[in-house]
Amino acid sequence: MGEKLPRDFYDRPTLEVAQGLLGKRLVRTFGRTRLSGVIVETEAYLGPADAASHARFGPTSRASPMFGEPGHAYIYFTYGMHHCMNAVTEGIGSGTGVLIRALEPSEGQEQMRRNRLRNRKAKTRILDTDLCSGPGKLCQALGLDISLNHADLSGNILWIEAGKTMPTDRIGKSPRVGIREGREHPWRFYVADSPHVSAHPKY
DNA sequence: CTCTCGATGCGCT
DNA sequence: GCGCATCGAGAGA
Repeated sequence: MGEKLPRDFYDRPTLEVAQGLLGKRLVRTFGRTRLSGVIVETEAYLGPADAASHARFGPTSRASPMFGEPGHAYIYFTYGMHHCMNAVTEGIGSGTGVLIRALEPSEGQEQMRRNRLRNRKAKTRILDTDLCSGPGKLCQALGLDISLNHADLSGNILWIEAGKTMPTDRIGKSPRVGIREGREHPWRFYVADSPHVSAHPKY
């Protein structure tokens, strides 16, 4: 297994971190087992000046983790039923972070399937490529919820391990998904040939 | 495959 | 009260 990424990794410009996280492994301890997957899709959120970011209103109670120390999780609840996870980047006060949008599952797939099936009507088997192919899906699969908001990514519950550095020519770029403002910025990054990225985008 | 739409809780101008 | 950094069901082609 790879080493946990050091805090220095996160304390860099957010667009670099967002691309640098592609190929790294997100790990969550779930009881005695590890649930993990390789990050294949991310989005950068660049702070108070970014009209699409939760940080646009400043350090409110919801967005405050992004204004804290880099290398922590910012996990929020949205649409009345979904969670999304970010890694906080840059220095204290920056308000920046990287949304983790999709994983290629690598450990604990059966537990992930059970976690995903909980709130699903049709209990048909979920394809490997659909297990973590979206920010809400991966949080459900890994059991990430508001109780892990602000978790230190150098702790023993949730972290990201070193892995590949994705070559630039395999990184696709597009506008971010599901936002109104800021669509002019190509701040979504994904592994171009991965079948595990989220379905939505037709960029 | 495509598109549309409902679910459902809450942060916030 | 509005609008979500979403998902999946259902309908149609």
